[in-house]
Amino acid sequence: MTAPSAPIPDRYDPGTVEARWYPEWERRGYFGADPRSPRKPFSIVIPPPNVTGSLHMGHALNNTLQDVLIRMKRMDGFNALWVPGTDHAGIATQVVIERQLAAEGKTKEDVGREAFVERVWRWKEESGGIIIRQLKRLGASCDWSRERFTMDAGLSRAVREVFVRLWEDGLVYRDDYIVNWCPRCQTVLSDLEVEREERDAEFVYIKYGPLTLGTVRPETKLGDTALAVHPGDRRYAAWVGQELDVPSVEGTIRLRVVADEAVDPEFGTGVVKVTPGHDPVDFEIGRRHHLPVRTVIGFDGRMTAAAGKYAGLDRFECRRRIVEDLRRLGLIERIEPYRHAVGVCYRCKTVVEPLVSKQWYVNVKPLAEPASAAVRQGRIRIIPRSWTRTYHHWMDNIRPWCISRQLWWGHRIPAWYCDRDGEVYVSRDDLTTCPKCGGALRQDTDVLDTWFSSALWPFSTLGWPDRTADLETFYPTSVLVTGFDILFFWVARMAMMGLRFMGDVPFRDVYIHALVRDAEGQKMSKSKGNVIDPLVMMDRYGTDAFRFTLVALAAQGRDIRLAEDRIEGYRNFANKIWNAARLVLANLDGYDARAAARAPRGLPDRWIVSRLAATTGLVRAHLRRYRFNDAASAVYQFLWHEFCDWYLEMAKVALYRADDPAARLRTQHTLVTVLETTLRLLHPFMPFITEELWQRLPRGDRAPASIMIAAYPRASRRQQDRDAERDMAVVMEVVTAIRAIRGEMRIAPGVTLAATLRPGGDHQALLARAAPLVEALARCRLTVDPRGIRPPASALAVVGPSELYVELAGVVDLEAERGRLDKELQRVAESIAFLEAKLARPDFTARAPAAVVDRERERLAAERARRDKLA
RNA sequence: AGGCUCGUAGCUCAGUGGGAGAGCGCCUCUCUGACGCAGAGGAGGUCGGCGGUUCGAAACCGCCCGAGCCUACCA
Repeated sequence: MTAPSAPIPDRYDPGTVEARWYPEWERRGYFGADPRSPRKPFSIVIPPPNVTGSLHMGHALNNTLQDVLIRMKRMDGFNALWVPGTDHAGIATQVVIERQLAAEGKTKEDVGREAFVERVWRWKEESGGIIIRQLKRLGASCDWSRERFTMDAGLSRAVREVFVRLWEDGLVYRDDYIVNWCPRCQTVLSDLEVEREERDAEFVYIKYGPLTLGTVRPETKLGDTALAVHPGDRRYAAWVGQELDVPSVEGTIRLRVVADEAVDPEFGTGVVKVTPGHDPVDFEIGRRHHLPVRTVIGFDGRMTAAAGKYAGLDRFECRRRIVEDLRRLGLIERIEPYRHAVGVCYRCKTVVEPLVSKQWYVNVKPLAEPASAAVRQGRIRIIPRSWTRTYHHWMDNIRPWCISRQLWWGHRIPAWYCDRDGEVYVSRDDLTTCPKCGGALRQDTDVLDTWFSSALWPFSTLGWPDRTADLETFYPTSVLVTGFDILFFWVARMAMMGLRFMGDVPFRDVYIHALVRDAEGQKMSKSKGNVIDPLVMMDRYGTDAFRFTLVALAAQGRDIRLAEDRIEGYRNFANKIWNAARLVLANLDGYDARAAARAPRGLPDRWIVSRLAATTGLVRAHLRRYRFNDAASAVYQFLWHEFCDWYLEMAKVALYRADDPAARLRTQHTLVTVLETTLRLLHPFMPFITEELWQRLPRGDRAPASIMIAAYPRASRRQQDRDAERDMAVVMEVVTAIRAIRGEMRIAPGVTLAATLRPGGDHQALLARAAPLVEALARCRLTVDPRGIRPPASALAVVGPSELYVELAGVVDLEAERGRLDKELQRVAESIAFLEAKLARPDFTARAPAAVVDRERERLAAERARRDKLA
């Protein structure tokens, strides 16, 4: 692509630039990685967004951070791979298609399983790629040739392989267990899929024969098979082991009293009714005491035949009826209002019903131990560290993972049942006839939890179970970038599966980023209507500004409150860069890189090169530590407040004066090289504008064709120039002093001031040389004179050992100058008092490090000198 | 109940042991030949409170107050 030669507009227009470059990068294959490359690998797998998803702020932040890392590493010479893909998202996707069917007046049962699944696939092919296009809009430099989907043939094979091996090792099993059942979604939910919600309820105290107990679920009374008390509870010790005849809503029932640690004697009356069929705790108590399970609520949320005259009633309706009936029978002692957390389905918020049913489980305990150890031993680093505690806490208390789901969309469980001999066969290949008796087999109708396939993502996407070159090169991946909300769902399980099946951790670093909230700190949600749409922001301010905002706000361990004016601020930053480049490009006539490199460098040149080297070092150091916000602000600060505010202003002096062609040439050279380097430094954060401007700058013949594949800047020690930084500090201080006088005396910017500088110490040569710079930047005529005396009507400023007099006669009256000097004197006096007091304390001089004491002594001396001059 | 995070300028937030910072907003000035999406200058803070450690604390420790999040089987 040739550099556009059209005149450059004075405002940066992101739209056209972004539309031009992304397809071009993709076309040239810059995103692709080669497993045979000799370069050091650096790999990231994307947290796969749901196929049904549309880009939200969480995605935007997550993928921007990954793109910053991958672009930086790619430029830095690594064999960088970013694997993209999407997740089939079981329930979420199935719901989308069910809604479509509902609109046609059909249910999934009407069309049948096969046709339904086919329809989901069709939908996926047609409209499942929205989020992928949106990621491209964000500039994500993923290797799209490696795009994966969790239900791809390859990944499905990996899922089966893992399932079968875990089965063979006895870690996958079926069990009758109490599960979280959503009566609306008609499926089991894992513990992680159950959310807690505070709800108001009634705490009903019911008489159970001679005992009384409180419950919030009177309807489960019909499923009671025992009463329980704490083993140490003296009040009830006599009853333990006895059988009680308890009058109830349907005659008298007989209940045993058991003693169990799970009962809290302090709560309620200290007596619990035990309903193993409808409560997880009761289920455990039941197992310990061999109590029968009685199921009185069905999968549809209605009372079963076992509920007798209540059969067919909705569970909540039944609750009301039972309370009525109990009251009529005089069995209710009292009712108290009670607020407590109930479990609800994470998708539809229906109250979850604990039910006993046969489900598939993974015994994750043996997998959790190595995964826990990997973090403890530092083979996986979690950043920020504070999350390791949470990780371990969960791992240490991990419970069996229920992996079967009663859905149609997902990886079907590879288990077959023979009705004739009652056997279960788990197999890598589809089975049709029983290997033993030759009878017909039917496959389990359930599918696997979506997170089962996600857990394999880091190696399944690279070709496992085959031993591929990709796996060899890119596993373990370098870093995983994700939000804390899926630390357990996903990160922990990947750690377990990776260690189990690859024998190594799936990633070396886990960077956990914050949640993006609105400006008020509220979680963004559709129902609250406070959602900021990333696509709208990108349209309005440009992708680069949007990305930079996210990065600049991404401080570790803290949620991001996103306010739109912040994005606007970085839009202005993009425009600033654009215009800085325009200035440079407009002044390159006669530029000859080779000749320019030989011209002697002036102070501003040495200074800005030194500052750039320092900035480069900072950005690299911050990125290495995942301090994204610090890295961003380092470039921002340099580019705007050092390069634009100071260097460009100084460059104009050399650029616009015809009397020193060598200086002009040299300045052109510094402008070009510093800007070019800074663009490379900034590219991972703002990929589009940097490419566009970089293409317009003059480059050598051997330069790469794109900034994307140019080298990431390195800080060289040779470029650091302490003398230049120190000298420039003096010049800047003089300029600032004159400007401050102008501002505080309210002298119009257009007035040229007359100033005299009496240099002290070693300032004379420096200031004599820098006088033209000062004159230009501070709009004054400057006389540097070692024997200069302060004119009668003048403002005084002290710069280190030097004195500065700005003549005010005829410009302004001197009243204000007195005030200004008084203020300055007062500040100096306070400073001296502070330092004197500090240095007078023997404990300080004796115990503080010598360097600190010396520094304070120097400060004091400097302040005293300043005071003497001012006085 | 346990765990975690946060409380710094009007707002959003940096700042993990040596005299309080940035961006936005606010005030004054500027139609200076890159940029008004700009430039120059300025006002504004007992760093939530109380103790402690230290020569020295916004930072480290304890308690309290306030905000939020995560985990959890008090029915």
